[in-house]
Amino acid sequence: MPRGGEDMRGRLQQAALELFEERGYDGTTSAEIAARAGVTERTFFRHFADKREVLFDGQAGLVAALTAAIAESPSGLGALDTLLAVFRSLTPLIEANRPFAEPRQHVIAATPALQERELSKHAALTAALADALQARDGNSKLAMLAAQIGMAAFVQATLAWFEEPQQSLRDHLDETFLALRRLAGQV
Amino acid sequence: MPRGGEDMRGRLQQAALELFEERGYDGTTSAEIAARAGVTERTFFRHFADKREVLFDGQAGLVAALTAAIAESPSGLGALDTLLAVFRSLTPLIEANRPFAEPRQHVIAATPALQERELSKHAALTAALADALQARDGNSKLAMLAAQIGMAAFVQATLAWFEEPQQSLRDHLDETFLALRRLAGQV
DNA sequence: TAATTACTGTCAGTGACTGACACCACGTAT
DNA sequence: ATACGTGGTGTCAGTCACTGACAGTAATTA
Repeated sequence: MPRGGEDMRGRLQQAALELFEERGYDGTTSAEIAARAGVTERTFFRHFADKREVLFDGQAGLVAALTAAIAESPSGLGALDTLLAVFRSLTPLIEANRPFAEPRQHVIAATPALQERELSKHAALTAALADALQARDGNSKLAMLAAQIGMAAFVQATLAWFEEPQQSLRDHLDETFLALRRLAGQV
Repeated sequence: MPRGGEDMRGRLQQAALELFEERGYDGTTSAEIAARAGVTERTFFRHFADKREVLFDGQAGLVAALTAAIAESPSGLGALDTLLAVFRSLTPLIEANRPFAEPRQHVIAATPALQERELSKHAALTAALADALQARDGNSKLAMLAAQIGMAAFVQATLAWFEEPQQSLRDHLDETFLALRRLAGQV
């Protein structure tokens, strides 16, 4: 059962984010993060596989939600339409998470090591999407290609939304997918 | 001028690849790599920023060749057509490099840390392609999107070529780009 | 009350990576 | 020919990320 120290992971994440904003990622030791959360370094590494991972932990839920949405979506649509619909359905969740996501994004943008990890997480999510698509459509390579393209558009839309929050993430998504269609359609 | 120990970088890369194949990436220390190349660990880190980087060093030339090819390509074509043409023009170079690239790919496939670095390199290449495209076309976001899609197709084609070398890389590229057009065109 | 479970602390150790300094081979200027 | 600058290297000490092993402790359960 959860220990007296409630929500240790959350506390460590919060401590890490604060310190990264104050001193930068490289200027912060894992021991300092642990200390701010009131535990020892060893405990930090019991909760996170490595120092980078402390900023990448909400992903599991997102992956599950997305793949479930794909599995439940009507199978008549094309792969990209399916992805767009699924991404659109997730926008409320993502927009609600903005207060945490925005400072986090700043830290990542300033830290190459964290950018690497983010790419890795995106790749994992892409693979999960491809699996979900393939479970419906069949063709594995086509599913992977669709997932990669869809993720590229999704990420770009999210970045645009970070820069222009006055426009909804949904609108950014629609715009980006439209651009995508024009690009590949012009052939 | 270059030291008596000729082509130190190359020797270190060769030593690293051999050791990674024998004992795996995690089972190999940077000191061991240096020792096999006949130098000390410190020298290793003077040539490569970190242990991972030893397997990612031919990239600079590839990036330069690709961006130059984009700059020289006729501006009448669409972004994706340009990318396909440029990738096609690079196939001889890539196919000639297969003897080194294949074992390297095996090692990467077996090592998450190296996969992360590879994603990072792909992202850098994508950004360079986007810059080159944007220098011709203008629109920055559109160029980035096109570069990402093109890279996704290129990587997928390369992986397919690793698995089925009897078919030329050029053919794999054509196939993958065709699939790409079908995917996005079906909208 | 005893035993189990889930965490946490402590400690020692490995390995990646860095800064500082000395050395040495070579090319160049005088 | 001698003095000098330069670039690549060895040595050493040190920091920090991360791990394995063992002990302690609180809440849960038998």
